[in-house]
Amino acid sequence: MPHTLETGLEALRIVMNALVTFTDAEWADIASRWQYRYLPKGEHQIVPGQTEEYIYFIISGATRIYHITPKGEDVTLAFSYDNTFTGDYGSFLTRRKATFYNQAVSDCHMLRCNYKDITELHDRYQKMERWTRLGLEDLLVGMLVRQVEMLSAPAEERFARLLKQSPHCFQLYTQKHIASYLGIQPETLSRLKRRMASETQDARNVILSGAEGHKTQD
Amino acid sequence: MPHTLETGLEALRIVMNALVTFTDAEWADIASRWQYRYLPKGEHQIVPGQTEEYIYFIISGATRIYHITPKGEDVTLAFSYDNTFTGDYGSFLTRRKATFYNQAVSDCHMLRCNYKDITELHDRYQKMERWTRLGLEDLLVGMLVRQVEMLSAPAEERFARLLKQSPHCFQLYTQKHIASYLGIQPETLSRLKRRMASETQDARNVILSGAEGHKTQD
DNA sequence: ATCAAAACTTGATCTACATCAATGCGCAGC
DNA sequence: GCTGCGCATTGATGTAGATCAAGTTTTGAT
Repeated sequence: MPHTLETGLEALRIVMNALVTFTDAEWADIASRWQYRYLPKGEHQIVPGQTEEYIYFIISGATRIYHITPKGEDVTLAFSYDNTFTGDYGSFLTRRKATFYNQAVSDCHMLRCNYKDITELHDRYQKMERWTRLGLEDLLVGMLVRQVEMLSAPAEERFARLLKQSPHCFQLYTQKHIASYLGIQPETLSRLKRRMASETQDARNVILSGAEGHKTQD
Repeated sequence: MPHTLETGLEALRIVMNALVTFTDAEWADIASRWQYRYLPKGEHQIVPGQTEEYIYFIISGATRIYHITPKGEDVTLAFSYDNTFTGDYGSFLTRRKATFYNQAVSDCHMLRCNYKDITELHDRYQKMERWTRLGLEDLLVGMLVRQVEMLSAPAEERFARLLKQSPHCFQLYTQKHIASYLGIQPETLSRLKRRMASETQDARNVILSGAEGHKTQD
Protein backbone atom coordinates (compact mmCIF):
# COMPACT_ATOMS: atom_id res chain seq x y z
CA MET A 1 0.00 0.00 0.00
CA PRO A 2 1.76 3.14 -1.20
CA HIS A 3 -0.15 5.72 0.81
CA THR A 4 0.56 5.39 4.45
CA LEU A 5 0.76 7.91 7.25
CA GLU A 6 4.53 7.96 6.86
CA THR A 7 4.72 8.64 3.15
CA GLY A 8 1.99 11.26 3.59
CA LEU A 9 3.93 13.03 6.30
CA GLU A 10 6.99 13.13 4.09
CA ALA A 11 5.01 14.83 1.35
CA LEU A 12 3.44 17.20 3.90
CA ARG A 13 6.82 18.20 5.28
CA ILE A 14 8.12 19.05 1.83
CA VAL A 15 5.07 21.19 1.10
CA MET A 16 5.19 22.97 4.46
CA ASN A 17 8.93 23.56 4.18
CA ALA A 18 8.31 25.58 1.05
CA LEU A 19 7.07 28.37 3.33
CA VAL A 20 8.78 27.82 6.70
CA THR A 21 11.62 25.52 7.73
CA PHE A 22 10.87 23.47 10.84
CA THR A 23 13.51 21.78 13.00
CA ASP A 24 13.30 18.01 13.46
CA ALA A 25 12.00 18.51 16.99
CA GLU A 26 9.31 20.90 15.85
CA TRP A 27 8.42 18.64 13.00
CA ALA A 28 8.07 15.64 15.30
CA ASP A 29 5.48 17.54 17.32
CA ILE A 30 3.66 18.81 14.25
CA ALA A 31 3.68 15.44 12.51
CA SER A 32 2.36 13.63 15.57
CA ARG A 33 -0.88 15.58 15.27
CA TRP A 34 -1.83 14.48 11.78
CA GLN A 35 -3.72 11.28 11.08
CA TYR A 36 -4.27 9.30 7.93
CA ARG A 37 -7.74 9.41 6.45
CA TYR A 38 -9.28 7.69 3.46
CA LEU A 39 -12.26 9.17 1.65
CA PRO A 40 -13.73 7.08 -1.16
CA LYS A 41 -14.91 8.59 -4.41
CA GLY A 42 -18.27 10.30 -4.13
CA GLU A 43 -18.22 10.73 -0.35
CA HIS A 44 -18.41 14.12 1.24
CA GLN A 45 -15.71 15.38 3.52
CA ILE A 46 -18.09 18.03 4.81
CA VAL A 47 -21.59 19.30 4.07
CA PRO A 48 -23.31 22.57 5.04
CA GLY A 49 -24.49 22.72 8.63
CA GLN A 50 -21.57 20.83 10.08
CA THR A 51 -18.63 22.65 11.61
CA GLU A 52 -15.32 21.94 9.95
CA GLU A 53 -13.12 20.20 12.50
CA TYR A 54 -10.12 19.45 10.31
CA ILE A 55 -7.73 20.79 7.77
CA TYR A 56 -6.92 18.17 5.16
CA PHE A 57 -3.79 17.55 3.14
CA ILE A 58 -4.38 15.43 0.06
CA ILE A 59 -1.71 12.78 -0.50
CA SER A 60 -3.46 11.57 -3.62
CA GLY A 61 -6.93 12.06 -5.01
CA ALA A 62 -9.09 15.02 -5.90
CA THR A 63 -11.94 16.91 -4.27
CA ARG A 64 -14.28 19.68 -5.30
CA ILE A 65 -15.52 22.43 -3.00
CA TYR A 66 -18.95 23.65 -4.03
CA HIS A 67 -22.00 25.51 -2.87
CA ILE A 68 -25.68 25.01 -3.59
CA THR A 69 -27.49 28.32 -3.89
CA PRO A 70 -31.02 28.85 -2.54
CA LYS A 71 -32.24 28.36 -6.12
CA GLY A 72 -30.53 24.98 -6.28
CA GLU A 73 -27.65 26.05 -8.48
CA ASP A 74 -24.38 24.15 -8.04
CA VAL A 75 -21.38 26.51 -7.89
CA THR A 76 -17.84 25.13 -7.82
CA LEU A 77 -15.48 27.28 -5.77
CA ALA A 78 -12.25 25.37 -5.78
CA PHE A 79 -10.47 22.21 -6.83
CA SER A 80 -8.06 20.34 -4.55
CA TYR A 81 -5.72 17.52 -5.51
CA ASP A 82 -2.37 15.91 -4.72
CA ASN A 83 -0.19 17.95 -2.37
CA THR A 84 -2.76 20.65 -1.73
CA PHE A 85 -4.85 21.44 1.32
CA THR A 86 -8.61 21.31 1.48
CA GLY A 87 -11.58 21.68 3.79
CA ASP A 88 -14.04 24.49 4.49
CA TYR A 89 -11.51 27.07 5.68
CA GLY A 90 -14.22 29.58 6.45
CA SER A 91 -15.93 27.19 8.86
CA PHE A 92 -12.67 25.88 10.28
CA LEU A 93 -11.29 29.34 10.97
CA THR A 94 -14.44 30.98 12.30
CA ARG A 95 -15.97 27.90 13.99
CA ARG A 96 -19.27 28.69 12.33
CA LYS A 97 -21.33 26.20 10.37
CA ALA A 98 -20.01 25.27 6.97
CA THR A 99 -21.76 26.66 3.91
CA PHE A 100 -19.84 24.55 1.42
CA TYR A 101 -19.73 20.93 0.36
CA ASN A 102 -16.39 19.22 -0.18
CA GLN A 103 -16.67 16.02 -2.16
CA ALA A 104 -14.12 13.44 -3.25
CA VAL A 105 -14.33 13.05 -7.02
CA SER A 106 -11.84 10.20 -6.86
CA ASP A 107 -10.59 8.01 -4.01
CA CYS A 108 -8.71 10.30 -1.66
CA HIS A 109 -5.80 9.45 0.59
CA MET A 110 -5.40 12.34 2.97
CA LEU A 111 -3.90 13.53 6.20
CA ARG A 112 -5.96 15.62 8.55
CA CYS A 113 -5.33 17.75 11.63
CA ASN A 114 -8.06 18.95 13.93
CA TYR A 115 -8.79 22.44 15.17
CA LYS A 116 -7.52 21.92 18.69
CA ASP A 117 -4.16 20.66 17.48
CA ILE A 118 -3.79 23.44 14.94
CA THR A 119 -4.59 25.95 17.68
CA GLU A 120 -2.03 24.42 20.03
CA LEU A 121 0.58 24.49 17.30
CA HIS A 122 -0.19 28.15 16.69
CA ASP A 123 0.21 28.85 20.39
CA ARG A 124 3.39 26.86 20.74
CA TYR A 125 5.35 27.83 17.63
CA GLN A 126 5.61 31.26 16.15
CA LYS A 127 6.82 29.53 13.00
CA MET A 128 3.54 27.70 12.77
CA GLU A 129 1.64 30.94 13.06
CA ARG A 130 3.85 32.26 10.30
CA TRP A 131 3.29 29.24 8.11
CA THR A 132 -0.46 29.77 8.30
CA ARG A 133 -0.08 33.47 7.64
CA LEU A 134 2.09 32.88 4.57
CA GLY A 135 -0.29 30.21 3.32
CA LEU A 136 -3.25 32.53 3.68
CA GLU A 137 -1.33 35.25 1.87
CA ASP A 138 -0.79 32.96 -1.12
CA LEU A 139 -4.42 31.94 -1.08
CA LEU A 140 -5.47 35.58 -0.95
CA VAL A 141 -3.29 36.61 -3.87
CA GLY A 142 -4.69 33.74 -5.91
CA MET A 143 -8.24 34.74 -5.09
CA LEU A 144 -7.59 38.34 -6.10
CA VAL A 145 -6.35 37.20 -9.49
CA ARG A 146 -9.42 35.04 -9.91
CA GLN A 147 -11.68 37.89 -8.86
CA VAL A 148 -10.22 40.20 -11.49
CA GLU A 149 -10.72 37.51 -14.10
CA MET A 150 -14.32 36.85 -13.16
CA LEU A 151 -15.11 40.55 -13.30
CA SER A 152 -13.37 41.40 -16.54
CA ALA A 153 -12.55 38.43 -18.75
CA PRO A 154 -15.19 36.80 -20.96
CA ALA A 155 -15.91 33.07 -20.65
CA GLU A 156 -13.60 32.07 -23.47
CA GLU A 157 -10.63 33.80 -21.89
CA ARG A 158 -11.28 32.32 -18.45
CA PHE A 159 -11.44 28.90 -20.04
CA ALA A 160 -8.22 29.48 -21.95
CA ARG A 161 -6.40 30.51 -18.81
CA LEU A 162 -7.57 27.48 -16.83
CA LEU A 163 -6.51 25.31 -19.75
CA LYS A 164 -3.06 26.85 -19.69
CA GLN A 165 -2.50 27.00 -15.94
CA SER A 166 -4.20 23.84 -14.73
CA PRO A 167 -4.56 21.46 -17.68
CA HIS A 168 -4.63 18.49 -15.31
CA CYS A 169 -8.01 19.69 -14.06
CA PHE A 170 -9.55 18.62 -17.35
CA GLN A 171 -8.53 15.05 -16.58
CA LEU A 172 -9.65 15.13 -12.95
CA TYR A 173 -13.01 16.87 -13.18
CA THR A 174 -16.11 16.65 -15.37
CA GLN A 175 -17.09 19.38 -17.78
CA LYS A 176 -20.06 20.18 -15.62
CA HIS A 177 -17.88 21.00 -12.64
CA ILE A 178 -15.35 22.93 -14.66
CA ALA A 179 -18.16 24.90 -16.26
CA SER A 180 -19.59 25.84 -12.88
CA TYR A 181 -16.11 26.85 -11.72
CA LEU A 182 -15.84 29.14 -14.74
CA GLY A 183 -19.30 30.53 -14.14
CA ILE A 184 -20.87 29.17 -17.33
CA GLN A 185 -23.23 26.35 -18.36
CA PRO A 186 -21.90 22.95 -19.47
CA GLU A 187 -23.39 23.48 -22.93
CA THR A 188 -21.45 26.69 -23.32
CA LEU A 189 -18.22 25.00 -22.25
CA SER A 190 -18.83 22.24 -24.77
CA ARG A 191 -19.21 24.77 -27.56
CA LEU A 192 -16.16 26.74 -26.41
CA LYS A 193 -14.09 23.58 -26.44
CA ARG A 194 -15.01 22.78 -30.00
CA ARG A 195 -14.42 26.31 -31.20
CA MET A 196 -11.02 26.50 -29.56
CA ALA A 197 -9.93 23.02 -30.56
CA SER A 198 -10.37 24.04 -34.18
CA GLU A 199 -8.25 27.12 -33.55
CA THR A 200 -5.38 26.25 -31.22
CA GLN A 201 -3.19 23.17 -30.87
CA ASP A 202 -2.94 23.64 -27.11
CA ALA A 203 -6.64 23.20 -26.64
CA ARG A 204 -6.73 20.08 -28.79
CA ASN A 205 -4.02 18.30 -26.79
CA VAL A 206 -5.58 18.84 -23.42
CA ILE A 207 -9.19 18.42 -24.41
CA LEU A 208 -8.77 15.31 -26.50
CA SER A 209 -6.51 13.49 -24.06
CA GLY A 210 -9.11 14.16 -21.38
CA ALA A 211 -12.00 12.89 -23.43
CA GLU A 212 -10.41 9.80 -24.93
CA GLY A 213 -7.99 8.56 -22.30
CA HIS A 214 -5.24 6.46 -23.88
CA LYS A 215 -7.01 5.75 -27.13
CA THR A 216 -4.60 6.35 -29.97
CA GLN A 217 -6.63 6.43 -33.15
CA ASP A 218 -10.01 5.86 -34.65
CA MET B 1 -7.39 69.79 13.24
CA PRO B 2 -9.23 66.67 14.26
CA HIS B 3 -7.10 64.05 12.54
CA THR B 4 -3.69 63.85 14.11
CA LEU B 5 -1.30 60.98 14.57
CA GLU B 6 -2.59 60.58 18.13
CA THR B 7 -6.30 60.37 17.37
CA GLY B 8 -5.47 58.03 14.50
CA LEU B 9 -3.49 55.72 16.74
CA GLU B 10 -6.37 55.59 19.19
CA ALA B 11 -8.70 54.48 16.43
CA LEU B 12 -6.12 51.98 15.18
CA ARG B 13 -5.71 50.46 18.63
CA ILE B 14 -9.44 49.94 18.97
CA VAL B 15 -9.62 48.24 15.57
CA MET B 16 -6.58 46.03 16.21
CA ASN B 17 -7.81 45.10 19.68
CA ALA B 18 -10.90 43.59 18.11
CA LEU B 19 -8.69 40.66 17.06
CA VAL B 20 -5.80 40.58 19.54
CA THR B 21 -5.24 42.43 22.83
CA PHE B 22 -1.85 44.12 23.08
CA THR B 23 -0.24 45.24 26.34
CA ASP B 24 0.66 48.90 26.76
CA ALA B 25 4.32 48.08 26.24
CA GLU B 26 3.63 46.15 23.05
CA TRP B 27 1.33 48.86 21.85
CA ALA B 28 3.94 51.54 22.45
CA ASP B 29 6.31 49.68 20.15
CA ILE B 30 3.66 49.01 17.52
CA ALA B 31 2.31 52.56 17.61
CA SER B 32 5.79 54.08 17.25
CA ARG B 33 6.07 52.53 13.81
CA TRP B 34 3.05 54.18 12.24
CA GLN B 35 3.15 57.62 10.69
CA TYR B 36 0.46 60.05 9.71
CA ARG B 37 -0.16 60.48 6.01
CA TYR B 38 -2.50 62.73 4.07
CA LEU B 39 -3.67 61.82 0.58
CA PRO B 40 -5.84 64.42 -1.19
CA LYS B 41 -8.85 63.44 -3.27
CA GLY B 42 -7.91 62.09 -6.68
CA GLU B 43 -4.32 61.17 -5.82
CA HIS B 44 -3.09 57.61 -6.10
CA GLN B 45 -1.66 55.82 -3.13
CA ILE B 46 -0.11 53.28 -5.49
CA VAL B 47 -0.13 52.49 -9.20
CA PRO B 48 0.91 49.32 -11.07
CA GLY B 49 4.64 48.81 -11.40
CA GLN B 50 5.52 50.21 -8.01
CA THR B 51 6.10 47.90 -5.07
CA GLU B 52 3.77 48.48 -2.15
CA GLU B 53 5.89 49.63 0.77
CA TYR B 54 3.12 50.33 3.25
CA ILE B 55 -0.03 49.10 4.81
CA TYR B 56 -2.50 51.94 5.33
CA PHE B 57 -5.14 52.48 7.98
CA ILE B 58 -7.75 55.03 6.99
CA ILE B 59 -8.69 57.43 9.79
CA SER B 60 -11.15 59.21 7.55
CA GLY B 61 -11.70 59.28 3.83
CA ALA B 62 -12.33 56.68 1.14
CA THR B 63 -10.27 54.92 -1.49
CA ARG B 64 -10.97 52.58 -4.33
CA ILE B 65 -8.73 49.68 -5.38
CA TYR B 66 -9.02 48.97 -9.08
CA HIS B 67 -7.34 47.30 -11.99
CA ILE B 68 -7.09 48.27 -15.65
CA THR B 69 -7.26 45.24 -17.91
CA PRO B 70 -5.16 44.91 -21.07
CA LYS B 71 -8.24 45.97 -23.00
CA GLY B 72 -8.49 49.15 -20.93
CA GLU B 73 -11.42 48.08 -18.82
CA ASP B 74 -11.61 49.55 -15.31
CA VAL B 75 -12.43 46.90 -12.70
CA THR B 76 -13.10 47.88 -9.09
CA LEU B 77 -11.89 45.25 -6.63
CA ALA B 78 -12.50 46.80 -3.25
CA PHE B 79 -13.62 49.87 -1.36
CA SER B 80 -11.82 51.16 1.73
CA TYR B 81 -13.01 53.82 4.16
CA ASP B 82 -12.91 54.97 7.78
CA ASN B 83 -11.36 52.42 10.14
CA THR B 84 -10.40 49.94 7.46
CA PHE B 85 -7.02 49.00 6.02
CA THR B 86 -5.95 49.49 2.45
CA GLY B 87 -3.02 49.14 0.06
CA ASP B 88 -2.06 46.53 -2.51
CA TYR B 89 -1.78 43.55 -0.15
CA GLY B 90 -0.64 41.28 -2.93
CA SER B 91 2.34 43.48 -3.71
CA PHE B 92 3.05 44.27 -0.05
CA LEU B 93 3.03 40.63 0.96
CA THR B 94 4.91 39.15 -1.98
CA ARG B 95 7.24 42.12 -2.68
CA ARG B 96 6.32 41.90 -6.34
CA LYS B 97 5.20 44.84 -8.43
CA ALA B 98 1.70 46.07 -7.81
CA THR B 99 -0.97 45.26 -10.38
CA PHE B 100 -3.63 47.47 -8.81
CA TYR B 101 -4.32 51.15 -8.47
CA ASN B 102 -5.47 52.57 -5.15
CA GLN B 103 -6.98 56.02 -5.46
CA ALA B 104 -8.39 58.44 -2.89
CA VAL B 105 -11.94 59.31 -3.91
CA SER B 106 -12.09 61.85 -1.08
CA ASP B 107 -9.45 63.53 1.06
CA CYS B 108 -7.85 60.76 3.12
CA HIS B 109 -6.30 60.99 6.55
CA MET B 110 -4.38 57.82 7.09
CA LEU B 111 -1.73 56.05 9.11
CA ARG B 112 0.81 53.90 7.37
CA CYS B 113 3.42 51.35 8.40
CA ASN B 114 6.19 50.15 6.12
CA TYR B 115 7.18 46.61 5.24
CA LYS B 116 10.33 46.55 7.34
CA ASP B 117 8.47 47.59 10.47
CA ILE B 118 5.65 45.14 9.89
CA THR B 119 8.23 42.39 9.41
CA GLU B 120 10.03 43.33 12.61
CA LEU B 121 6.76 43.33 14.49
CA HIS B 122 5.96 39.89 13.11
CA ASP B 123 9.37 38.66 14.26
CA ARG B 124 9.14 40.27 17.66
CA TYR B 125 5.58 39.50 18.72
CA GLN B 126 3.74 36.28 18.15
CA LYS B 127 0.58 38.27 18.84
CA MET B 128 1.34 40.45 15.87
CA GLU B 129 1.75 37.42 13.67
CA ARG B 130 -1.58 36.24 15.00
CA TRP B 131 -3.26 39.57 14.37
CA THR B 132 -2.22 39.42 10.73
CA ARG B 133 -3.32 35.82 10.44
CA LEU B 134 -6.74 36.57 11.91
CA GLY B 135 -7.11 39.61 9.69
CA LEU B 136 -6.28 37.58 6.60
CA GLU B 137 -8.79 34.95 7.69
CA ASP B 138 -11.55 37.54 7.84
CA LEU B 139 -10.54 38.91 4.49
CA LEU B 140 -10.53 35.43 3.00
CA VAL B 141 -13.98 34.56 4.31
CA GLY B 142 -15.32 37.81 2.88
CA MET B 143 -13.78 37.07 -0.49
CA LEU B 144 -15.28 33.59 -0.57
CA VAL B 145 -18.73 35.03 0.01
CA ARG B 146 -18.17 37.53 -2.77
CA GLN B 147 -16.91 34.81 -5.09
CA VAL B 148 -20.03 32.73 -4.58
CA GLU B 149 -22.15 35.78 -5.31
CA MET B 150 -20.29 36.65 -8.48
CA LEU B 151 -20.63 33.10 -9.75
CA SER B 152 -24.25 32.53 -8.93
CA ALA B 153 -26.28 35.65 -8.25
CA PRO B 154 -27.58 37.79 -11.12
CA ALA B 155 -26.73 41.49 -11.23
CA GLU B 156 -29.92 42.60 -9.54
CA GLU B 157 -29.28 40.39 -6.53
CA ARG B 158 -25.66 41.46 -6.16
CA PHE B 159 -26.82 45.05 -6.24
CA ALA B 160 -29.52 44.40 -3.64
CA ARG B 161 -27.03 42.79 -1.32
CA LEU B 162 -24.53 45.64 -1.57
CA LEU B 163 -27.39 48.04 -0.94
CA LYS B 164 -28.32 46.17 2.20
CA GLN B 165 -24.85 45.48 3.60
CA SER B 166 -22.94 48.62 2.64
CA PRO B 167 -25.45 51.37 1.93
CA HIS B 168 -22.87 54.02 2.81
CA CYS B 169 -20.94 53.03 -0.32
CA PHE B 170 -23.65 54.66 -2.41
CA GLN B 171 -22.78 57.97 -0.78
CA LEU B 172 -19.01 57.55 -1.04
CA TYR B 173 -18.61 56.22 -4.57
CA THR B 174 -19.92 57.06 -8.02
CA GLN B 175 -22.30 54.78 -9.89
CA LYS B 176 -19.56 54.02 -12.36
CA HIS B 177 -17.32 52.59 -9.69
CA ILE B 178 -20.07 50.70 -7.96
CA ALA B 179 -21.12 49.24 -11.30
CA SER B 180 -17.62 48.03 -12.03
CA TYR B 181 -17.44 46.51 -8.54
CA LEU B 182 -20.66 44.62 -9.26
CA GLY B 183 -19.38 43.53 -12.66
CA ILE B 184 -21.94 45.43 -14.72
CA GLN B 185 -22.06 48.58 -16.85
CA PRO B 186 -23.11 51.94 -15.37
CA GLU B 187 -26.14 52.02 -17.68
CA THR B 188 -27.31 48.69 -16.32
CA LEU B 189 -26.90 49.89 -12.74
CA SER B 190 -28.90 53.00 -13.54
CA ARG B 191 -31.76 50.90 -14.90
CA LEU B 192 -31.60 48.50 -11.96
CA LYS B 193 -31.81 51.39 -9.54
CA ARG B 194 -34.93 52.74 -11.16
CA ARG B 195 -36.61 49.37 -11.35
CA MET B 196 -35.87 48.59 -7.72
CA ALA B 197 -36.75 52.05 -6.43
CA SER B 198 -40.24 51.56 -7.83
CA GLU B 199 -40.47 48.22 -6.03
CA THR B 200 -38.84 48.46 -2.61
CA GLN B 201 -38.70 51.22 -0.01
CA ASP B 202 -35.18 50.27 1.04
CA ALA B 203 -33.78 51.03 -2.36
CA ARG B 204 -35.57 54.36 -2.53
CA ASN B 205 -34.10 55.60 0.77
CA VAL B 206 -30.51 54.80 -0.03
CA ILE B 207 -30.56 55.70 -3.68
CA LEU B 208 -32.39 58.98 -3.34
CA SER B 209 -30.39 60.23 -0.40
CA GLY B 210 -27.24 59.47 -2.33
CA ALA B 211 -28.39 61.20 -5.47
CA GLU B 212 -29.96 64.29 -3.96
CA GLY B 213 -27.91 65.05 -0.85
CA HIS B 214 -29.93 66.94 1.76
CA LYS B 215 -32.70 68.08 -0.53
CA THR B 216 -36.01 67.47 1.21
CA GLN B 217 -38.71 67.66 -1.39
CA ASP B 218 -39.59 68.61 -4.90
C1' DA C 1 -21.95 -8.54 -21.90
C1' DT C 2 -26.06 -5.84 -20.72
C1' DC C 3 -28.41 -2.07 -19.30
C1' DA C 4 -29.47 2.30 -16.91
C1' DA C 5 -27.83 6.56 -15.50
C1' DA C 6 -24.77 10.26 -16.28
C1' DA C 7 -22.16 12.99 -19.04
C1' DC C 8 -21.36 15.23 -23.33
C1' DT C 9 -22.86 17.17 -27.80
C1' DT C 10 -25.57 19.83 -30.97
C1' DG C 11 -29.32 22.70 -32.52
C1' DA C 12 -33.11 26.24 -31.90
C1' DT C 13 -34.62 29.82 -29.36
C1' DC C 14 -34.65 33.37 -25.61
C1' DT C 15 -32.97 36.98 -22.47
C1' DA C 16 -30.02 39.69 -19.53
C1' DC C 17 -26.85 42.63 -20.17
C1' DA C 18 -23.58 45.26 -23.31
C1' DT C 19 -23.01 48.61 -26.58
C1' DC C 20 -23.97 52.74 -29.03
C1' DA C 21 -26.01 57.15 -29.08
C1' DA C 22 -28.34 61.29 -27.49
C1' DT C 23 -29.77 64.33 -23.81
C1' DG C 24 -29.75 66.34 -19.29
C1' DC C 25 -27.52 67.33 -14.86
C1' DG C 26 -23.91 68.96 -11.40
C1' DC C 27 -19.88 70.43 -10.02
C1' DA C 28 -14.93 72.53 -10.43
C1' DG C 29 -12.33 76.17 -12.62
C1' DC C 30 -12.13 80.75 -14.59
C1' DG D 1 -21.88 84.27 -12.29
C1' DC D 2 -20.77 81.44 -16.59
C1' DT D 3 -18.70 77.33 -18.86
C1' DG D 4 -17.21 72.82 -19.70
C1' DC D 5 -16.60 68.15 -18.83
C1' DG D 6 -17.47 64.16 -16.52
C1' DC D 7 -21.39 61.64 -14.64
C1' DA D 8 -26.12 59.89 -14.76
C1' DT D 9 -30.19 58.81 -17.45
C1' DT D 10 -32.85 56.91 -21.18
C1' DG D 11 -33.75 54.70 -25.59
C1' DA D 12 -32.60 51.56 -29.58
C1' DT D 13 -30.18 47.75 -30.94
C1' DG D 14 -26.72 43.92 -30.67
C1' DT D 15 -24.78 39.69 -28.62
C1' DA D 16 -22.80 36.28 -25.39
C1' DG D 17 -24.38 33.01 -23.03
C1' DA D 18 -28.73 30.69 -20.91
C1' DT D 19 -32.33 27.69 -21.54
C1' DC D 20 -34.90 24.04 -23.62
C1' DA D 21 -34.88 19.88 -26.18
C1' DA D 22 -33.19 15.98 -28.65
C1' DG D 23 -29.65 12.97 -29.61
C1' DT D 24 -25.13 10.22 -28.62
C1' DT D 25 -21.44 8.55 -25.96
C1' DT D 26 -19.36 7.06 -21.66
C1' DT D 27 -19.53 5.04 -17.29
C1' DG D 28 -20.53 1.90 -13.89
C1' DA D 29 -23.17 -1.64 -11.73
C1' DT D 30 -24.97 -6.20 -12.12
